Parts: sequence; structure tokens; C-alpha cells
Amino acid sequence: MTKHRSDETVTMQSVAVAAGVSPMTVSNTFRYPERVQEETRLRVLTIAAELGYVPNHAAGNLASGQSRVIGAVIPSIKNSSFYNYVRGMQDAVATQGYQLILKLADSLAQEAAAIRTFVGLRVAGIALVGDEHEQDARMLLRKTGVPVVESWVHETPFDMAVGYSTADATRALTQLLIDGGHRRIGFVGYDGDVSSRFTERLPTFRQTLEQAGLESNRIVLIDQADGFGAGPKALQALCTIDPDLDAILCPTDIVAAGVLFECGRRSWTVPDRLAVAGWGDYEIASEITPGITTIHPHAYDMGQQAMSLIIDRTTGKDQDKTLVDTGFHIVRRCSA
Amino acid sequence: MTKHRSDETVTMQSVAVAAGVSPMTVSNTFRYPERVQEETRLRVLTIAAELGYVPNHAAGNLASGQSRVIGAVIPSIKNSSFYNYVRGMQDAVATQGYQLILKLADSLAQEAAAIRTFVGLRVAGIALVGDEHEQDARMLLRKTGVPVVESWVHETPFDMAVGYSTADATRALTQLLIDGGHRRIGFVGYDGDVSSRFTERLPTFRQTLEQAGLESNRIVLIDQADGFGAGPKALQALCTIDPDLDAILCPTDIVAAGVLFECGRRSWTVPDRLAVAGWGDYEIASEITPGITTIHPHAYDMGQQAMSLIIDRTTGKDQDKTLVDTGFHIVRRCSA
DNA sequence: GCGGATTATTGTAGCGCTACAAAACACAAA
DNA sequence: TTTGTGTTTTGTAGCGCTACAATAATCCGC
Repeated sequence: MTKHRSDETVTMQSVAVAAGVSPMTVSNTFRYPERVQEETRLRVLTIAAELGYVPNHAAGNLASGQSRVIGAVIPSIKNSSFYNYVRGMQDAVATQGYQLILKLADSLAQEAAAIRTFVGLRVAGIALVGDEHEQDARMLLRKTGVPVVESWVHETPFDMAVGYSTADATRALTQLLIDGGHRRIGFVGYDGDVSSRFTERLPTFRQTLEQAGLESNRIVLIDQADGFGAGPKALQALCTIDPDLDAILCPTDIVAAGVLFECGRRSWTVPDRLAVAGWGDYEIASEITPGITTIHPHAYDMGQQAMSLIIDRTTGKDQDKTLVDTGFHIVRRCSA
Repeated sequence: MTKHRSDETVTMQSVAVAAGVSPMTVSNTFRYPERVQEETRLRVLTIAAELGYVPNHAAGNLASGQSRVIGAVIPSIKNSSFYNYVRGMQDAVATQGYQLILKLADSLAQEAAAIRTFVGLRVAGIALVGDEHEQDARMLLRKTGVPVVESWVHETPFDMAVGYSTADATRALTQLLIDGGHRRIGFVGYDGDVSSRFTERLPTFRQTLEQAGLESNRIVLIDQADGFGAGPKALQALCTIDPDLDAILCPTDIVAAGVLFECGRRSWTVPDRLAVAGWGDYEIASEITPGITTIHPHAYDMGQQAMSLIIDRTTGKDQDKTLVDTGFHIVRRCSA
């Protein structure tokens, strides 16, 4: 007894027979169309379409050792922060004939699992967010040598990286509050197992304040999972430290929006009673009243560049490009 | 010259040699651990870990014709609406040893492309959102026979489906507004290429109003891509039809939040001047003031059930289960 | 009309893994 | 010791595709 699958399976072989050519010609039609004469190519494509043939990526991957699928690990889709990033990635791979697949990971352990899956799939490259990864995952990536690009990372990449300087952005935003005449500025950060793109902000915040001769003790750390709800909590905690707090720097626009909601409940005017700064330029930042002053991180660009780095690496050009700075800009709205 | 890849590639063969067993024993260790004696299994696992071996999914897929990867197509990650859905899917597959990969698709064409990719990958099953798909994609799915589950779909599934009754939910929400004493109720819908889970609502809305002896002409259609910004636009348009509008039914909580922002700008009190109802129970619905009265769709459940349907199908049990109703409930907050 | 260069097509030999059946082994009963 | 039963391990033969080299077909100038 043979091991043939259901005879209805459409394989390259069956397309080849139906089109009266060899399997290799079918293969070339899909992978290197220019190698096949137009007439032949059209015939093959027609037959393939009729039969509903879809090349078996697993077999192709196995035979060639190559893949046109890139895997990206995304921390969360809870908020819109990664929307533009993913859109940039999708658009970039689409124009190059690659495919993007996503895995969500809320923790480093989940990220490591996602990386294992992608490695098992033998993807062409892996895009990660941030520069903190499990040791096992790092070793696996090193050993297999898959191209890896980290996003939201600005220096000393594991392999390649694309991002902007969190420190520069923090400094600019803090300075903006100082220049606005605020003196009692509070900082909201995340605690727990959190990416360095958040933890890096606090030292810069402190330093900027101290250089301006201001106190930098108005600091509170909250749980990353809280979303909007973190705003009221953080404001409450900061008011315990200083009831006369006059400005607040939030880790995301979502937290900032939460703070604005709470200001509404307290009948505090923004920015007169309290100036509020966010981060990320989420959609809500421009829609809420007052609009949130925030950091716009060029996430779409980041996604595009991340994919370009991987694709250029696999196609052999720009082997040495390893770090791309996509910059940021401050969006000045009414909240600060 | 042979076609061997870099000799550093860790294959099942190399693990087998290092562990002093046959390749099949290594294979069994990973796929059917209970078939291998504990001592042998441990030795193989240790060696595999040392070598950093990750089974080549492509090869396994090719040889067995089976896959433990399930593909899901998500319309968008712009808002949090699919967060719980994806979380439910992830949690469900994790406990069964499967893997979930995602593709984003903002249009039917992109969905079709995503389906092609998944079919090319020979995934174990495909999860889609909604019941509208390109004809080519439908044919491809039929021909290949992959298990397909549609979510947010309540009847006549393509293959399997999990969802809740949009009509029931619309009726309940509309009735709530009527019972609240509102008589001049407006409806905001989406126009253009939009899933039936939105378009189905309008007829039910109309019917419910007419049964209560009310006018049902306060209707406006907006662009789905607008997000928060759609709220102000829709309110503006409805006020042109009826300046004394006293309630509004929004397609999502995002639009409802946009309406609330606009009410704030106009100094309209909610719900006295205008009652606002949303849909989806997004995070913002509970955090904004006033809280948004909305439909909670049990998305987490939906995700879990969707994966269960696929996994049960591939493992051969519950072949006949084809439609799961996960229900909904109304979350009553202050906005209506 | 013919060598030589170019273009188009085709066998061959695996890629790394698994289904299946056969074989080896362990151990209790006869 | 032999037989039978159950458990553990191992060859064999592909899965569907592609790299590579070889062959076949076509074209050009002289």
C-alpha cells in the first residue's frame, strides 16, 4: 500500500501533466516567471487556476531552504499603538512578494514561544518589539542565524534594529512642560516586567528636571495592563505626593486619556490646572477634548524599515545596514 | 556536489546520532512522548535542548500532511474590538498544543490573499471574521477542504461558525432606548464594503421602532475607517435631519465615544439631552464619563469556541457541531 | 547552411520528517 | 526452555517541491 494522499490533492505534478510540461516548468512559472516563455507560462497559470492549485509552501521551503514568510511578534493588540507599525510591515512585504504573519505575546515567555514557532516554520526573518528577550530565545536565534530585527530599539541591537531615541523624546517632552511654565511635574511609569522602551524614560525625566533645577520626586509606577483605568489611579497616587501637581507625563496616550477623564470628573481645567502629556499619538489623542500633546513615533515607517532590513538581508544587499533611526516628533495639542 | 545545507543545521538525524537512537525515536519523542520509554525520552530531550534543535515544521507538515498551526484572519487591530477574540483563540490553542498565527486584512481582497497564504502553509484550520468572502477564496476553501470557522456569524455558516444574533442585540438595545422614554432615536451605520454584522442592524432597528409606533427616518451612514472622528460627523448629520434628536445608536463604542466628546464640546448633557448607545464593550466604554451603555459580545468565548471547533474537527470528534451561539448581554451604564 | 551563442525546458537527487509495518526486546505462563 | 503477549525501537518509502546540471530548441551572423 502506498502512502499517497487523497488523489484529489492538486500538486505541482498534476498541474504539469494537465499542462503538458514538466514539473520544473510549473515551478519556474511561479518562482521565476521570466525564465518561462510567455505562452507556456500563461498555459500553466490557466491550468493551475482551473485546478485551484496553491503551491505547498512546506514542500518548497523544505526543498529550497528559503521562505517568503516573515514572522512578527507583537506585544498586544489591546490598543492601537501597533496598528501603524503592523500596517507599515504589511505594506512593505506586499510590494516585495513576501508574506507577513503575526503572533501576539504579552510576556517574554510568550515571545519566546512565538519565536520557537517561527523558527519551526523556518521563516525568512523575525521582527520583535523591544530589546529584552529570554536567554533561550536569544540562543536559539543566534544558533539558527535567522535575520532578526528589533523595533522601538535605538542602540546595540541583537542583530538589526529600527527605532528612535526614547531618551531624546523624553527630554524634548519634559522640556516642553518646563518651558510651559510648569514646575511640579509628575511622571507615570510602568512597573513589573516591562520593556526598556518604557523604563529608559524615568532617568532622562529626572535628569531633565534636575538640570532645570526642579524636584523630580513626583513619580508613580502603575500596572501596564490597566489601560484607561491607570489614569485615575496614577493621578490619585501623584496627588498624594503633591496635591499641587501641575503637569503629568504619561506612558501612553491611553493613560493620558484616563487622566483627562478623571480631570473631567474633578472639574479640573486642562492645561491650566494640570497639563497632560501622552506618548504614541494614538487616535484618541487627536479626538478627545482637549487634544493630547504627545510623541509621534513614526510607527508606520518603523514597520516598513523593519521589513526592508530583513528582506535586504535575505536577498544579499545592504548586508551591513543594521540600525535605522526613524526619529519622532512632538505633536503639540491643547493638553500641554 | 551534494545539495547538503550548511553542516551546522541541526536535524532530527543529528539529534538521533548524538542520542544513539534512530530518527524515528526522536520523532516519537516529540509527537507521541508516551510511545517512548521515559529514560530514552529524557535523553533525547536533553540532547535536543543542548543542540538547540527545533523540529522543522515544513518537513513534518509535508511528511504527515498534518499541521498544528491554525491561521486566523483579523479585519483590523486598529481598535480593541478583536483583542478579547484573539486572546480567547490564543488561550484555547495553547492548551491543545496548537499554534495560532494571524494575518490582518482590511478588505475582502486582502482576506482572500491571507487565505491563500494560509492554504499555502497547509494550516490545520482557518478562522475568519464575518460571512462575506471573495468567491475565489470560497472556492479555494471548498476545494482544499480545510476546516473553516466564521466568527461573529450566527447562521448559515460556510463551514462552521460561532457568534451571536446581531438582530436580537439590536432589538434589545433599541428597545432599551424606547423604554427609557426616548422617541427621536437616530441610527449610525457604516456604508461601503462592510460586513453583514453591521448591515444587518438597520432593518432590525427600523422594525423595532415601527413596532413601537415611532419614526425610523433618523439614519446616517458613515465611513468605517473614521474611528472616533466619525462621532462628531454622524451627530452633525443626524442633527440636520432632526435638531431635537434625543438618542443615538452607534455602530461601535469608538463612535459612541466620539459622540460623547462632541457632546462635551456642545455642552450637551448625556443622557438627558442625548442618550448614547454603543456596541462592543470596548475598554473606553467603561472608562469614559459617562460610561457607555453597550452590547458585550463575549468575544473571548467566541475565540475559544472557534478554535475548539477547528481542533475538534481535525481530531475527529464532534464532526457535526457546526454552529455555536455565544450570546451577548447588554451592559447598562450612564450614557443611556 | 552552419558553428556558436542564447533561451527554454527537463531529469535527477535530495530537503527533513513521518506512516506503517516489521523487528527486537522484556517478561510471564506453560 | 518455549511460547505468547505486550512494549519499545527501527527500516523503508515517500510527502511536494526546488537546485543544479544537462539537454533541447531557437536565433544570429556570415
